[in-house]
Amino acid sequence: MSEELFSQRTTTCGALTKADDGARVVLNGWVHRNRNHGSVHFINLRDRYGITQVVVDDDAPAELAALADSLRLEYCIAVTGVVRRRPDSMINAEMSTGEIEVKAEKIEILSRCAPLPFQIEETTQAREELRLKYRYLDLRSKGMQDRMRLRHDFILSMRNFLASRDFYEIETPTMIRSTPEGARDFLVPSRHYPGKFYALPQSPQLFKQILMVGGMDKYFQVARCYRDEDARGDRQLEFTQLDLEMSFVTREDILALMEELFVHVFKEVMDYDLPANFRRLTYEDAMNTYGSDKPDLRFDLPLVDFADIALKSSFTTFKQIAEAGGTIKAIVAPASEEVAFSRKYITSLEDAAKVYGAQGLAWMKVENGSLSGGISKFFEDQEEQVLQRTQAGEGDMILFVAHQSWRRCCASLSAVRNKLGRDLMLIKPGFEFAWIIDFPLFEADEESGGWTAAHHMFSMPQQQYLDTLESDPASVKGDLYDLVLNGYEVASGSIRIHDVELQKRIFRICGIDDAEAEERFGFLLEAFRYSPPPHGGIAPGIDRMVMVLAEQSSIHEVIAFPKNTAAISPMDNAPSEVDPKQLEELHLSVIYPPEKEQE
RNA sequence: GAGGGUGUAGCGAAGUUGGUUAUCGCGACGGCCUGUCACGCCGUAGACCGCGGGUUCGAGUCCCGUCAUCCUCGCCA
Repeated sequence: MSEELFSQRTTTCGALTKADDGARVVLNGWVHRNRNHGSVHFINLRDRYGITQVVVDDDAPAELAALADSLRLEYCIAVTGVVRRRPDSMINAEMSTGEIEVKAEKIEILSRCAPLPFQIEETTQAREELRLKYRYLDLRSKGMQDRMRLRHDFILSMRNFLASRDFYEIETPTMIRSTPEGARDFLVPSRHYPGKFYALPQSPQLFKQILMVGGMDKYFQVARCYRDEDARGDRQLEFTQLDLEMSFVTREDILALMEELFVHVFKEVMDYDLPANFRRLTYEDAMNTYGSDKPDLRFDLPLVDFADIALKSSFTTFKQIAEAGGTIKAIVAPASEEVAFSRKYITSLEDAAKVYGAQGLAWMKVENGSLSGGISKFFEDQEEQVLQRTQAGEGDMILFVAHQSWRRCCASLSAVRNKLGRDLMLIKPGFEFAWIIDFPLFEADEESGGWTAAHHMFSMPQQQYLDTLESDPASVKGDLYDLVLNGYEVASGSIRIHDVELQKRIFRICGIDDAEAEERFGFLLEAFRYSPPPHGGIAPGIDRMVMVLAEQSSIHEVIAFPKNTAAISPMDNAPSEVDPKQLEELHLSVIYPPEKEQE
């Protein structure tokens, strides 16, 4: 019935301008608003491109007027009519199409709409649960439409840039051998081979390295990755990365390429000028100065070391921790008009610190040029030194965390730093990128007492540590790099190992003997026997980056069909039970946990 | 595995030290309206206050349990 209408479709609701005055058009869209003034109707017709006002004039046939009256919100309709300029007094400067309107000659209802579970507005008010259940309605909102467009533009811009640099986009399989990299694998049972499973990739890591062996010296892929771990606001169990790998490169080549890429993309997509080179911090400096390996550099507020001063003070709590080799750091909260440093506020900062293991948050203030309150009385003899070290000024507050663990001390104060940044309105608008480099290659595994790869087992140790890998794993730094944006880790990469023997050494340090390495990663080791090129790569997280660009705090806002934090998709109700026949074919039977027994 | 927040009409919220009829805005439905554009005006319907139990003369409000959801720790490059 509507083929004729579709075939003569000439425009979209956002495209009309005064230049179209007099044109006969067909507009397809959804009824966004319907204002009935008795014998004149105004219908705001909406599609992906915008909104156009359709008018049913008082001279319209009764039939058309009645039809207009019967339209309900979100009906999908086709309007045939003539574009006309609005009289000057009726121009709506707020609308991109506000200079024109379409005088309707014919309206066809293409489909009706059931009662809406929530209203479709620029920013949907409904709680997320509902938005996800009726995602198709939520996607009609301007906010979601804008974010989907931003995501598209962002990915397209990256693709175009990389294509212009001779990269091939190559797909790698999503059903692979299980080679857990740290996270839990999602498994897919094999029908043909009872007891065997495919795994969904946590990243295309091994395949992209093998592509390098295959001579595909510049590869990228917009890759879906899967990790069966608990979700967070910036973490989903499936997510999308721009996976990238290059042969014959050093770290500098990768960093330079990424800087060029994002300078290009931010200009093209956001019209935002990034610096040609991003700031660099070593992991150790980032931790020591900001307490985090993903610091938000839109504000400064550095941490300072305090253990040496604490040792000389009369504050036994600090002295004991310092003497035992623990870490004591301080941060200065600058005097602010936003927040009074009340007991209550200090407690809220302390709560933020305690989440990351701090036992408490000590404090003192600078009043009339000297230290007062909190633990200041223990530092009477060190006053000058404290002021000098912290650079605290009049009205500022100095906050301290002491902890046996350097990491926990850093992490706790980082939480305080981030809260201060927000509360004291210190965060500058814009985008602050930074590279975090020189990560440790190994970290102690508390469970086994051995070592585990801090990043993954395929990263190259830095040259100067090659002789001391086994004797001193703790101090080995890798050719590893993270890209940080506004406090989020948005990319991570490394130069890879391409030498079988070196790779085996790393495996051994991580507790994987040669036999197990052969069993699990034999195909990689085999590939490395055939003249592998030196190579390295990186993988920017697309969801997180678009989230930051869209000024959102949850990646749900930039994913068309996200799962919730309980790993459920409220729209299609995944995961679901399956037909027993399916299980039978897959040679599976389900053992339910005792308290959740099914019928 | 753990901690915290939230749950009141279709949606978003208010609801005081426990008190009689649970408010408000939007939406829906009906009516009026010739220029609106978040149109306006008049009217109507719509709530097992997440669910279960308890305390009480009386519970949306207090207690216990439970479910859902969000945030976070652990976990996750």
